[in-house]
Amino acid sequence: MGEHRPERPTRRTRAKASTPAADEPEDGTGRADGSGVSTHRTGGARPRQTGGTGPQQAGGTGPQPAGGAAGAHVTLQDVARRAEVSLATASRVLNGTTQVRADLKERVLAAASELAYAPNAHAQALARASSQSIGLICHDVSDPYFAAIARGVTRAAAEHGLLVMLASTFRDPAREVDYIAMLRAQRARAILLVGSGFEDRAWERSMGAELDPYVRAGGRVAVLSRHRSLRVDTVQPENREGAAALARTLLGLGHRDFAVLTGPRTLTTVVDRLGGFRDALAEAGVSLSDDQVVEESFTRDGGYAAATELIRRGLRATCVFALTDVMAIGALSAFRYHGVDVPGQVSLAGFDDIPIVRDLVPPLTTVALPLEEMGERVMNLALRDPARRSRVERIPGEVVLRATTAAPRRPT
Amino acid sequence: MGEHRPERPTRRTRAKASTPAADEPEDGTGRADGSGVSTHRTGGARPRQTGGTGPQQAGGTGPQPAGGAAGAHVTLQDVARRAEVSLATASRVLNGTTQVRADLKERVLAAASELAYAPNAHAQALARASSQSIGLICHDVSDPYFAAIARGVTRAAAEHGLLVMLASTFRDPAREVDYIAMLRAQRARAILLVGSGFEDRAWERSMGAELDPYVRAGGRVAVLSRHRSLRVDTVQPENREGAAALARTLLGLGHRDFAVLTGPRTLTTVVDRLGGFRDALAEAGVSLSDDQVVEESFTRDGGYAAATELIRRGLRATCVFALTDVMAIGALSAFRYHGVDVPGQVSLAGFDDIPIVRDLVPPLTTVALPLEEMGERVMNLALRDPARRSRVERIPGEVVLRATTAAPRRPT
DNA sequence: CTGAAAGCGCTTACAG
DNA sequence: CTGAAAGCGCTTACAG
Repeated sequence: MGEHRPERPTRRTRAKASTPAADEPEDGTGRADGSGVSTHRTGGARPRQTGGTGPQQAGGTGPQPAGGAAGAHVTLQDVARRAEVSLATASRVLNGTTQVRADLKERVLAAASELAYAPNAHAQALARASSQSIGLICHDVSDPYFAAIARGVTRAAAEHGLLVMLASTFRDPAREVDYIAMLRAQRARAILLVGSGFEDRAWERSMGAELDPYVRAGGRVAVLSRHRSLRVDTVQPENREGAAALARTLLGLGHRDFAVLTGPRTLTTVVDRLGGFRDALAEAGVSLSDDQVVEESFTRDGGYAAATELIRRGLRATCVFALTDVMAIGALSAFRYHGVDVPGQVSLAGFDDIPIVRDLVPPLTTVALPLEEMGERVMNLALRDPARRSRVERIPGEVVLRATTAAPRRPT
Repeated sequence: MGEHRPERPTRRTRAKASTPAADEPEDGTGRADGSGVSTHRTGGARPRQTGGTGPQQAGGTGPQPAGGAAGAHVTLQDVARRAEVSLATASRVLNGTTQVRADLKERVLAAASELAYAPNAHAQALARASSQSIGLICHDVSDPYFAAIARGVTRAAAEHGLLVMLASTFRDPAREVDYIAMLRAQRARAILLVGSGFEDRAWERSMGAELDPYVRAGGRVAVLSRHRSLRVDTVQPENREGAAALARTLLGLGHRDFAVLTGPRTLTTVVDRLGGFRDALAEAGVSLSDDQVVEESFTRDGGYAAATELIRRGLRATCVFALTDVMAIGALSAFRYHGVDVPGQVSLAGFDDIPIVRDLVPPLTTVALPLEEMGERVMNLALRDPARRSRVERIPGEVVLRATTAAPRRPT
């Protein structure tokens, strides 16, 4: 310990010239100071320019922290050498694939620990032709809806020893395609597409161009909330039925005049929830006039803006349905800001039942979806035997009446 | 197209025996049905058992979707062959590293597109000795605090073309160590540790055992909200100062009797915020009695439970400080449930300014932190020139007075 | 500008 | 049970 590790030699000569095991630190864990990370570039030590493009060497003449050059990873070869066994044997004990003589096993384990060996996952992925990670693509992790689902996904992934690569598209279709390409390059074991897709031919085609070869090569894809055009394992919340059930409940409360705060109609979820709601109203002979449907972005601010616009147009409805809880949160604040009492003057309902809506004042009426569980399900669906035919798991929504809804003041 | 691709041969013979270029589909994108993903296992086609451990071949005699065997990724070699150039040339045009004759370049590009080639990121990482991903470790993605930070991180990572591998520890120290090991194996370009660390010797040692060799080998680590024991690039919210400023503001409102709702004292953030608050009170000659400090988990439910416990003990304070907004949300609901008016009977303040607190009723007084920006900063810090000495970016918190705080009824 | 070949760090038949 | 060696799919000096 405390020895300089030589500058990483060029690739050609590396294997032969690398530091003999004897120069390695004696113990990767039992360091005297016990303080955790102590390796730190010393103050004034500017890296020496080595010329060319080779790796730089940390210079300096003062007290030198252990390890000098950057990029010098311990390899299996190093471990094998120190344990005085073959590469194959070292690999075997570390993977527990075959029985290995007890003493050799012990030596390998000791060497690995002493050198603080960490296998190179890329090399393993290459040799095994399979990786330990999955990809999760959603619109925005910071949206409580996706955050809850992501929680379920990461939890399920952890149980399988998988790492999740997270991508937020910020609702940009092009970015989604890019991410799929990256995940494909990573040879992710599975790609999870979470959230509404876009109703767009060109986009569907580019998606297919990426996804198609991916599944053909053995990749698994599973989606959540996205049924059109993708014949893959699916977790499908019953948006249409949920919205319809909500409509009937609201009708039952006595409402006849409705307004809807919606997101972009290019999103399948919008189409389904709006359609289900409208159809259920129609069955009761109630129609939804177009100027009572306000379209904004699928965000809290979108909900705020939509509610404000609704007020501007003249709030004729006694009940407002925001297509997502997140929009409903914005709407509730807008109503409050404009002095519109909820549920005194208007009732308000959302969809999703994200955790926070219980803490709103008043607590929000909504259609509850088991978000975290849905996340676990997509993950598990993607990990099923690929030979089995694709499956759609339908998740029913449950109408939860809370305090933002009440009977209308004077039922029409 | 529509041709069977042969079962993937065993590794030994693969290179020579693989399908000649002529058998490849003509175009990866211009598929007739235009429907996106169409590759899908046909209904009744059970995979034939091929015996041994080799890859399975999708059997079936009916109409067969394009692509048969799983695991058959298109390689650079396939592209080179189809373009009738060398491997090296194909690599060069795809990477744009060197000038390549226009016609060859064109052929390579065409071949790559026709075969829907996706480079194997693992092979690239191995050959280049660098990967395209970073690791993000936090306590819980679904917590709005971490969700906001994660948003900043993923956004900044995207700008650098990096993928982020997300891990939630659910506040389990052991899990954190495990994730670092995995990220190290992935040769993540950087590891971001977000959120309070644990005040635990043994844990610090295991962390060091993983992190140490990682940075020694050139890995970058940056942390957010975690100063003890880690001498690495740091984004440090001024918890102590923020809490102190909040205390002074509250004092200025006339409060003299305080209570604090806190998380586990093993978290550094707890120590700092509680300490800063208490010290500022002390400077004003106000002391915080131990039975007015309630410890619970750092969650919404923890806040609810802590507030409830406070009420049970006899709510003597006129002002309650919840160490995080998330706890404050729970506390607010508990107060409401128990008929304690906020701010009429007690004032309540939080810390962090997560987006939702603006929509609470009443809106929460808190110490604002630029969460998303903090996420961007850790990411960028981790990407700096590794030769430069480590840096600590201090993020001041700003006291934001909203409606949960007021002057006490009868100032003592 | 282009190609043959070595090397990245593993795993795993194959042959003792 | 163990080791030598091929192969995974790339990149990149090196030598035309």
